[in-house]
Amino acid sequence: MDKKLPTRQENFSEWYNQVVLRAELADYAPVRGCMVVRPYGWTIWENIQKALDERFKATGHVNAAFPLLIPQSFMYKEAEHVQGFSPELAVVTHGGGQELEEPLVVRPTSETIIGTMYAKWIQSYRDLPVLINQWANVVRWEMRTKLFLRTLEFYWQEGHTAHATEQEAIEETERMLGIYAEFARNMAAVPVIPGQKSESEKFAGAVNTYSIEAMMGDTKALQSGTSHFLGQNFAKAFDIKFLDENNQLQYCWTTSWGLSTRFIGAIIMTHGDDQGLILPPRLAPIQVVIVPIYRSDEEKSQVMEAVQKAAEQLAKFSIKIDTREEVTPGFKFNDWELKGVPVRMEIGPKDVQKNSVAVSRRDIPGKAGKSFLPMENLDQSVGELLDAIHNNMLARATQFRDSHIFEAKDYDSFKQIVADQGWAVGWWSDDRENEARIKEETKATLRIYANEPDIGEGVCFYSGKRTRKRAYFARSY
RNA sequence: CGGGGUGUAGCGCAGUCGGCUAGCGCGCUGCGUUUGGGACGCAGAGGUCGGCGGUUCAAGUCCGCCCACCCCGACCA
Repeated sequence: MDKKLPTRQENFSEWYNQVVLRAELADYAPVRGCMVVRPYGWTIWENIQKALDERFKATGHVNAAFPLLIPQSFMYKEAEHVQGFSPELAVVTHGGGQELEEPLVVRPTSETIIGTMYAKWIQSYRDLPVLINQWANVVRWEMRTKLFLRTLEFYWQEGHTAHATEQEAIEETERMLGIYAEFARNMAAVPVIPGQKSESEKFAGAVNTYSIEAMMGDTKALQSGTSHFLGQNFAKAFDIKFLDENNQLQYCWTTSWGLSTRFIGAIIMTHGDDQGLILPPRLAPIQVVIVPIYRSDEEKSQVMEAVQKAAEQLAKFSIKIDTREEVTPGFKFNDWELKGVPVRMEIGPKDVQKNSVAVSRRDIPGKAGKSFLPMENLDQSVGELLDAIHNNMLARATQFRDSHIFEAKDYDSFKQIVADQGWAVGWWSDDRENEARIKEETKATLRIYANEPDIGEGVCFYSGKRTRKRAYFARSY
């Protein structure tokens, strides 16, 4: 195998595949389109879970688990839902050696089964709101797959809530979108733009879909988390009703929202460089790797003593001491860079003498990112360094994104932008057929409507009509 | 599902006109020397050549069928 990765410039897609495989985040499974998430990748997911879960709990949500198998008929109860999902369902027709009376689908998402249960559990306005989340795997039979970004099976969380009023449900939808955006920025250093999806891009069965959109290193967009206002569509289809204060029978208002292992793909493609991964410090499985440097046995014992002292000080961080004897320090440097560890700490005889350690930050390669920290208060200085890395990664990704978004004045400039410059934003008269035509002609899709404060009025870049709406368009994953 | 590509050791590949014991690099195991940016030497282990069938004295190599995976398109978190 080649020592070097393909560069992002020459082949971004191949760079991505190689990084995922070589950094041991995931591997191809024996079944087409399925992946094995390896321990290093799964630890990132666990850290994502932890960060999101505490945010969900802090906003009143609780976790539960609903079954993997859903009666096929459930999928048909909501007209749009079945239309959207039926092409990608995996269906179980046999069980225990016998053909089933009714086939079961492997959940592609859980609105239908959770709706069925909510109908059973909700009687009164006193039962509301119901705020349940589940961490689960789902299956969608996709044509074309790519590790983390689109696999037949993936892992996610799906929140499902039921409310007494429309307003409350809309607020919930927006609250969770906000949590995703905050999480993306503050934990993953991934700057995202939250906004509303167009009619043709929304979730099958939703009234409105919102998403957080992130720009990848090749300027393509990635929908990185979604939040749906479902109105009363599922309440009506599944008979989720309650008696209000006036003894009137009413349908609930429901929402659902999800973020998946796809987000790991967002982290990879937002931050990575030609050396490999660059992991955001707050989600990295290993925040600091310590590489001891020595020649003789005497040096080794001195160095290892200092390594232990440093490790004790850094107990509150996730650290790894690379004690491998069979590879050289130089090899280790490259290895941990590929794996994206935010801080590398070298401790050698010179450092022991000076009572300090040498640190290199992954976000700034080479000499520029190297410095020496005294042993005293090492925990504090490393903490500050990790924060500085996070801030730099976020700033850099934001700067990259903002310098690749351009105003589309007319269709010619639009085509130019989405072909090779990045995202286009512009006045948009919101015509479904025009949107389809643009997708056909340029491969760019309407990502979200712009969510700007004072929008005013302008001329649609495509139709020339006057409009109050603005929208982002981009090629996407 | 359409187009393209690839299946030979764990990984990446070579294998000429069908011919003798199927090779190379990386990785792996053991020993020794090394170690502050991808170390080196010596000795080893490791193969139903994707599968099935056919042609032939002889098939990794030729023919047919099948399977799998990857890449590019139509669908999608």
